[in-house]
Amino acid sequence: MNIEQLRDKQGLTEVEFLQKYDASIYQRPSVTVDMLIFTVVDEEKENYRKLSEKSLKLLMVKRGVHPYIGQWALPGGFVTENESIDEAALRELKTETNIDDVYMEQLYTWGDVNRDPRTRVISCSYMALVDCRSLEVKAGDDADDARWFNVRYSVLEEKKTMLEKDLIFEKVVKITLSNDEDILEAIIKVIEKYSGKTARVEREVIVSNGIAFDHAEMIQYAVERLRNKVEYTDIAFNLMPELFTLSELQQVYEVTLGKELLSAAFRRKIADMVMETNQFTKDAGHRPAKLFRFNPNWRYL
Amino acid sequence: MNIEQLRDKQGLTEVEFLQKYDASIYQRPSVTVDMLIFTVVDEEKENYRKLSEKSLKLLMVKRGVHPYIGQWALPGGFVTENESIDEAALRELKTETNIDDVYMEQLYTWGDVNRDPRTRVISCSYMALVDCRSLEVKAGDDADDARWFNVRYSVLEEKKTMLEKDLIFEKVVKITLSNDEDILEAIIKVIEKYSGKTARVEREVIVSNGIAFDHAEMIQYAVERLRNKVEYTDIAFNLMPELFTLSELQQVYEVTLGKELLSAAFRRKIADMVMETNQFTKDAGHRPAKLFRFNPNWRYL
DNA sequence: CTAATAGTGTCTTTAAGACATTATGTC
DNA sequence: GACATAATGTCTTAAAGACACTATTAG
Repeated sequence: MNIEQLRDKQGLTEVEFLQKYDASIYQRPSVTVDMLIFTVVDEEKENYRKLSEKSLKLLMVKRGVHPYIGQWALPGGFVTENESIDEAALRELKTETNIDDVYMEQLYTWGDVNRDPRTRVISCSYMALVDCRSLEVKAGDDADDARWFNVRYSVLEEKKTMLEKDLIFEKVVKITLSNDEDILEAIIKVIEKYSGKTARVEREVIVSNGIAFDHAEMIQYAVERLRNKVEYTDIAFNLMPELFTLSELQQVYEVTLGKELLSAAFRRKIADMVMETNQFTKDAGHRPAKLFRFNPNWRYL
Repeated sequence: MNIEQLRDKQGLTEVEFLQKYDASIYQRPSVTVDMLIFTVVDEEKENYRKLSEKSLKLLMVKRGVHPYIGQWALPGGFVTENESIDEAALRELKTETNIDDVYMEQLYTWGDVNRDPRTRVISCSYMALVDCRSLEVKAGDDADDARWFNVRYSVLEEKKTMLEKDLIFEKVVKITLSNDEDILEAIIKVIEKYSGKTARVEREVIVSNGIAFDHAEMIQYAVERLRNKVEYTDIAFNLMPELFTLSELQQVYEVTLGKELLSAAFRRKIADMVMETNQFTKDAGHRPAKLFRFNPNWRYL
């Protein structure tokens, strides 16, 4: 029997059913996207011979309206009727950074009932990685009050509790966002509970100083995802310019992973992911370094 | 200045603003959860001396209403006003399987504009892993028309295309869901496009035979996530009963990963994740095997 | 020569793949 | 003894950690 002719208990075909369907009878939440836009920039050099240090930055927007007026939030906005969630995320990315050639991935959807005091809002978070050299000098002089914040992420405490049937891991994480004008700080307890077969992760915000909504949790989640992915994939190259030295690449790995790496091992690890050029850095105050580019032939070998 | 006293451009405090906020002015999508409930069960023994083979099963529900009437869909439902998305997922899990002590994790949120012909519906997919021995004999004799389907997942084709600036990976995957009564089949092309810095994954449904909505894509995504997680974490133990032999555990790894493993290497890999008991299997028609249980002290060492 | 970074060599450790070998039960 | 699975041993390969060493520039 033809699918188009199947009838339901009311005797309707699919076409007839859809014509009668009243979408308004259910209470619907609002759906938004929130963007975690990361970049890595060079800090001032201490000394003309030294390499400049790099730091991980996250874009935040100062709220000019209630709720959380005056606090900082992730850039984002509503998913409108005629766009997919991905399209909404791309649109937000474009309006904030004015670039669209960007690495982006969906992270997690946040749906606690009271996460927004206005009304029920479900938010889908996305991570984007941009090369700072392709950014216009937007955030900083802009009506929007978007600013880049230095991201520091540190684990304050780790605890493992074994009860009779339960196993509980607690991790207290401190996130510090800073720039010349503001310092925001969040302390989040991440609780993994294993009781019986149940495994569940809960987050508890202990301090969220100047960070709006549940965005501190989103940042915590995103930094962990970023670290995981930098370790196992090639996403770090999205933070690099076309040409780079291996030391610069290593610095980007170090600042995203939050730990120092040994250069011999690092070079072995990324050897197949880069192609050498015949260009070198100049005027460095020390031995020039060969410039490399990403090897697009490498993908998860 | 006290946060409670901050006023916006209309001169309202946060409390005043929230009292006036009209949530109904934006068009809102419906939000649903869709559950990918996996289990592993023993198939018939070929021969009294042989071990029974295991197979991976997924729970599907036959649709009795439009749209896609008569086709099979993932169990799921609307996220209601007073529950978080996680709570909605747990509720669906409980109604389908009647157990709540289950491993569950959020997978991905699907938000294409026309993914549901009724109205704009955004769906958050969750994966749950259940031990078949803790399941009631629900699906099978139940008004709901829920059934377990055998899951087969095979990669039909892999292609890598290098254009000037673009790199495209295409993978064609065939998913076959089968049980005594039905065979459902989906063929999905997964396209990863890397152009410039942009990396984007698209899925194209080539065949979706008897599978409703975009659920074939959800299944494809979930199987890949399941495989990844089985390889690197301990989630496979959620598919095991309290006591098990190492061969049974290996079978569960093999059936979820879709490949055979060498037992020596497998035993080394999982050695720290299990604790031996002093019990053995009996009447096996061959050498008895020691029974093990999960070692809760092991977590991502 | 010195400061500073670039880049290589190699020994060790660890994990995984391949495959052979031994062990132990039922029929 | 035959069958089937259980369990271990060991050789090889590959990746990663540790750390010492050499190379090259500006000043």
